[in-house]
Amino acid sequence: MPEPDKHQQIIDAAVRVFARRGYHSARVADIAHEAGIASGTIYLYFETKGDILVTLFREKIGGFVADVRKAIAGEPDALAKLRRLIRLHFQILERDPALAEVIQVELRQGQKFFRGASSAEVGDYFNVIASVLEEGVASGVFRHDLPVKTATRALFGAMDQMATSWVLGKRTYKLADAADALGDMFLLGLAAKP
Amino acid sequence: MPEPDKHQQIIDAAVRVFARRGYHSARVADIAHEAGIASGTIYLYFETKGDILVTLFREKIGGFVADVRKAIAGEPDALAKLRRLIRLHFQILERDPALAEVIQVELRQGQKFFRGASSAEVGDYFNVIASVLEEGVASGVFRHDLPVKTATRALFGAMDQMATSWVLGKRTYKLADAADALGDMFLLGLAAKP
Amino acid sequence: MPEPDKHQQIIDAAVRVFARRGYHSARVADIAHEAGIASGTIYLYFETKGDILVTLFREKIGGFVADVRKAIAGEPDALAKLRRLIRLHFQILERDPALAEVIQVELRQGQKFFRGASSAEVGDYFNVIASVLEEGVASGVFRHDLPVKTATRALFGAMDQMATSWVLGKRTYKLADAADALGDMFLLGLAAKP
Amino acid sequence: MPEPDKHQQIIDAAVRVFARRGYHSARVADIAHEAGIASGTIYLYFETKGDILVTLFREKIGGFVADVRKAIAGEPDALAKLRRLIRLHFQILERDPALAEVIQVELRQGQKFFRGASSAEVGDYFNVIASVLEEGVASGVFRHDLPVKTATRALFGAMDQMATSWVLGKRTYKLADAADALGDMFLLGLAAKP
DNA sequence: TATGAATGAGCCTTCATTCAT
DNA sequence: GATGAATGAAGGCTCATTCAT
Repeated sequence: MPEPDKHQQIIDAAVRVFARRGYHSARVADIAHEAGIASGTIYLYFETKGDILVTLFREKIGGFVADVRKAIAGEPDALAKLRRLIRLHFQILERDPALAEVIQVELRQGQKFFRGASSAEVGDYFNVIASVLEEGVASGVFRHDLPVKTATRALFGAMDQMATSWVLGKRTYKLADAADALGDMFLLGLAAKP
Repeated sequence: MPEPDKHQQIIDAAVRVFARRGYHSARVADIAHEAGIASGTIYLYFETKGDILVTLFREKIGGFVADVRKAIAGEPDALAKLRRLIRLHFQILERDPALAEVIQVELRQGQKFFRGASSAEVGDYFNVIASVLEEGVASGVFRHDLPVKTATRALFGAMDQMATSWVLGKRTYKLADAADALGDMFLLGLAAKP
Repeated sequence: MPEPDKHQQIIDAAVRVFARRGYHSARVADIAHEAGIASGTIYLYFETKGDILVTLFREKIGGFVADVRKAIAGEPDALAKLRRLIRLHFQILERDPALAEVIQVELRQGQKFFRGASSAEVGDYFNVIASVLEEGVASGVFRHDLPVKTATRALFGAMDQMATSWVLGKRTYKLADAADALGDMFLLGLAAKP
Repeated sequence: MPEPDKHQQIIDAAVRVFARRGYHSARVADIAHEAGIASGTIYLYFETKGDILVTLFREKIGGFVADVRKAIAGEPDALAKLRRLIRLHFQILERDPALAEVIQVELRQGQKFFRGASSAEVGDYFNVIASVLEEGVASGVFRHDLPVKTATRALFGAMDQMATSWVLGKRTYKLADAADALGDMFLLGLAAKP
C-alpha cells in the first residue's frame, strides 16, 4: 500500500527544493535527499519529475481554492466575499514563502505548465471568482453590465502580479496590506468621482 | 564586417522556433536551420542559447515599450493615454501571434527570466504605466488618493493575464475587443453606481 | 555500495585505450566500452576525462614508487640500491607495454600534466632517488662533493629518456639490458681511467 | 610569392602564444592576432595548426643543432666539445624563456609529437652528441668500451630533464650553472675515487 | 516497498578550416 | 596575397529514469 505520508514528504521536499534552486536546476536526487529517501523511491509515488511539479501544483492550488471557497461561503454578500477572497489570496501566499516562490515563479515553466495539467485548477479558481462576481451582479452590488469573464481574468491577473512583484521584490512589504487597496481599486475604479 | 541582418534573422527565427516547440525543446540547430545558417554562426552573434532568449526579450519588449510611449505621447490627456495604452498592448500582441506566444508563455522560464535580465525592460513598462497614472492623479481625472504602485501592478497584471488567456485559448476571440471593457472596468470599477 | 572494482576496471581500460589511440583521440565512450560499462558510469567514479588520466598517473606512479622503495630497502648499500632502482625502473615498464606507452608518451600532455597533479608523485620518486644518493655520499661510496639534486635529475632524465626511446623504437630490444650499462656509466663516468 | 617574413612572424607569434596559453588552449586566431594578421592568412603559410608546432619545432631545433654543431667544431677535442655542448644546450634555452617553455613543455603533446615529424631533428641532435662521444672514444679520452647509444640517450635525457625542471621550477636559478656540474658527473661518475 | 548503482539519450558549444570577396 | 565571416563536425557531461537486489 502506498504510504500517503511519503507522497506528502516528497511534495513538501519538492516545494523547498524548487524554491531554493528553481525547477530546472533541482535534481530528482535533491528532492529525494531533502525528503530523506532514495531517489528511486520517488518513482514509486510519481511518474516523472514533471509529475511532481504538476501534482504539487494541483494539490496546493486545490487546497488554496478549497480554502477560499470555504471562507467566502461564510461571508454575507458578494462585496464581502470579494474582499475576503482578495485578502485570503494574499494571506495564503504570505504564510508560506517557499510555496509562494514556487507558485509565483517556478510554476511558470513555459509550455509545460501553462497548458495542460495546471489549467484545470486555475480554471477552478477562475470559477470561484466568476461566481462571486455573478452573485454581485445578480444582487445588484456590481454593475449589471459587468463583463464577468473579463473582470475575472483582470482580477486574477492583478492579484497574481501583485504576488509576483512581492516575491521578486524579496517580500519587503506586507502583501496583505495591499489587499484592501486592490479591492477598492477594483470596486471603485481609478476615475475620480464627479 | 558583421552583418546586422544576421542578428535580426536569428532573433526572428528564434521567435518562430520558440513559439513552435517551446524554449527548452528548441535546439540551437533548429534556430540555425530556421534562420538558414549554420549552427556555429549563431555563436558569432550570441553568447549562449539563453542569451538569444534574453536578447529577444529585451529587444521585443524594448520596442513594445517604445511604441507605447510614442503612441501615448500623442494623446491629449491621461484618460486617453490610458485607453490608448491598453488598446496598444493588445494590438501589438494580436498582430504577431508567434511573438505573443513567446512573450506570454515561453519567456516565463522560472528563475531565469523573472529575475535579472528581463526586469529592466518590464520595469520600464511599469514606469510608463505609472507615469500615465500619476499624470491623471495630478490633472484630477484619477482619484487623488490612488495608490499608483498598486494600480500599476494591477493594470499590468490584468492586461498580461488577458493576453495569456487569449494565447492559451488559441486566440479564439479578438483580444483588442477586450481592451475597452478592461479600460471601463479599471476606470469605473466593478461596483454599481449608487 | 560503490564497487571498488569499477574504479580499477576503468583505470585499466583507460590504460589500454590511451595506449591504443592516444589520450586526445580517446573518447570517454571508448573507455566505457573497453571497460564493459555505460559511459555515464564513468562519471560515478571520475570527475572528468582528465581526472581519469590524472588518477591513472597517480596510482600507477604511486605504485611504481612504492615498489621501488620496497625493493631497495632490502639492498645492503647505496650502490646496490642504485643498481636495483635502475633495473626495476626498466623492468616495471617492460612488464606492461600499454602502461609504458601511457607513462612515456600519453602522460606528457603539455601544461596539464607537467605542472600540478603529477608533480607530487614524480617529486616522490625524485626523493627516493635523492635519498639513495645521499646515503651513498654519507657512506662514502659516492663522491663527497656530489651535487645530489643535479645527479637526481640527471639520473631520472637518463632513465626516462631510455624508456621513451625504447617505447618509440617499438621496443625492439630488451630495455632491462640497458640498466647495467646505464648504471656503470653513472657510477664510473664516461672518462677513460688514467 | 610567399613572404618569408610572414612565415617567421607566425612562428614567433606561435612561440609566444604556446608559451603563454599552452598548445591546446591556443587558438589559431590567437596566433594570428599575436602576429598581427588575419587567421585565414595562417593557412597561406601552414597546412594545419599542428603544422605550425611541427615547423616551429623543426626550425628551432634545427637552428639549435646547427648552432651546437658549429660551436663544437671550434673546440680542440672531444672533452672540450662535450663540455661546450652541454653549456650551449642550457645557454640557448636560458636565452629565450618562451622558447624554453615551448620546447620543454608544450612540444610534448603525446602521440602527435613524440612520433613522426619531431623525431628527425631530435635524431639529428642525437647524432651530434653521438659523434662527440665516438670521437672521444677513438681519441681515448672516453672509455673504449663506452656504449655510445646508451650514453647519448642518457646525456640527452639528463640535459632535457635539467631543463624541464628549470622551466617548471619557474627558472629560479641559473640553468647554465648546472652545466659544469652535469659535465663533471658524466665524465667522472658518481662513484668515489678509490 | 525501498534502494542507489547503472544506464544512455541528448545537445550545446568550440574552433580549426574554408572560401567568397 | 589577405581577409574574417561562415561553417559544421565532434564529444564531454548531465541527470531523469530503470531495475536487480
